[in-house]
Amino acid sequence: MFDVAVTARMSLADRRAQLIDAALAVATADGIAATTVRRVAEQAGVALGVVHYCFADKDELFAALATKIVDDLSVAGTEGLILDESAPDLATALRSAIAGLWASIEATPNEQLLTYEITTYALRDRSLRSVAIRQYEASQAAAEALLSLAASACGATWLCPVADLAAEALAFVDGVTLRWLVDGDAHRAQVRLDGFAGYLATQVKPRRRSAKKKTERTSR
Amino acid sequence: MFDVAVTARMSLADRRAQLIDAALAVATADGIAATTVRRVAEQAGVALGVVHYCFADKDELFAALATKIVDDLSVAGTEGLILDESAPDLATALRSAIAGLWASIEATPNEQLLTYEITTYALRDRSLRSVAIRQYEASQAAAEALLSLAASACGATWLCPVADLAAEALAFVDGVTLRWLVDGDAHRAQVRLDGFAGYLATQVKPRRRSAKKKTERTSR
DNA sequence: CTATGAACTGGACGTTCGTCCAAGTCAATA
DNA sequence: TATTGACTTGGACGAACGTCCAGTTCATAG
Repeated sequence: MFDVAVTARMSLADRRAQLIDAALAVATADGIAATTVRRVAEQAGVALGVVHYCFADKDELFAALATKIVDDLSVAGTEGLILDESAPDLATALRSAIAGLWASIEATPNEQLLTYEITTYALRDRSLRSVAIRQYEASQAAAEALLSLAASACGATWLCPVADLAAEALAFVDGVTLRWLVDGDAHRAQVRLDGFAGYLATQVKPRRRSAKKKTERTSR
Repeated sequence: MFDVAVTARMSLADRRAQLIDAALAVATADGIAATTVRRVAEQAGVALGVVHYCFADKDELFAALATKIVDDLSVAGTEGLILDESAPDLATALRSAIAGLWASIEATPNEQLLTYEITTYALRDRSLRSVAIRQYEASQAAAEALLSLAASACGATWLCPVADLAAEALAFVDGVTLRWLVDGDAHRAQVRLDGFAGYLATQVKPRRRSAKKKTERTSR
């Protein structure tokens, strides 16, 4: 969990990192509202004063926490979105990629909930708005990279800008995840995402450049 | 704003309604975290004790607030989703319906944000989980009703269960709305919703029952 | 008109919050 | 080794919170 020693006396930077990890643990378990300075200190096993020695404000701690979450999300987005290069066609490749994405989502419901909490929290606090924007930009970039890679691996090109498709995919995943958190029906969520992958596969011009005729395959 | 008189001495039921309205006003303006008992009392122009005279707990007030929000949302969903019966085809009808929905969303960003806050709040509080579920059930029912009506008005039938399409539409609208709250780009949100309406229109078997062949139109 | 009880008032209580600080501790430097 | 400064401690502070209650007001039933 911690890549720094939990013993006493550590550098400011290390202590900061530990406190952010502690804040993340508390926020993931019980939500942002329950993430108080005292609980963070308790979780980290340090005195209360240490937190304000490392962070000027609670706001500064929260900003660091939000940044950490966004960074982790960005890493998970670029590492987690694995593309099966040996897939027979684009639809299959997209389906397996989205299935992998969903697996990582389904395994961490509390983290997903925390992400929505951070977003709404940032939207209420003007000084944190940039964090929320960075969150979406990182996800957007990861999604675009995956879609571009998937298409080129199958020798196809997208019919409309990848940015649009990526944004649509992100919105859909966001909505499906939130609903899953409410109703707890993982199977339905999986089916919906799979269906969307099928839809995405229809938004491509396969192989060689042909005439401007529309494509004809629709799934589902 | 208030359909009850703001004068002193009102019945318990009326006072409850007024306090819920006041809580809604505070929560909409400054978020759930800022919605304290004192601010609600101040907003309603009553003494602090009145709130606990009308509600046993703050939890009870919040439960009533959440229920009110869900009910309002349900009403907006069934009244706001107007279908243009004179539309030439299904795609046009769906586009205008979703455009109308978006208009009501764009006009009330704070209310939308509050909806997400209520959802995450309810997900952290087990006793409010049923409220979140009701919220989605109401939206689901409204979306299903619209889709069924739209198809039958155009003499067409959906290729897959309306429940699935409605759920997909809700997830997409949810995701697009949340992203719009972050980046503030209403135009892009509108374009994405319009594109989704086009996609929906491809999920239909037009007019008469034909052979089991797939449909061929794709938009965008 | 009187009495009754629902509606309301103002203030108090204990808790928890974020913030702050004077003093203590220890590793590194001179 | 002596000293300096970064790091830590435990407790204190005021503010805001949810909760509670004894007393007051007032419409209404008898």
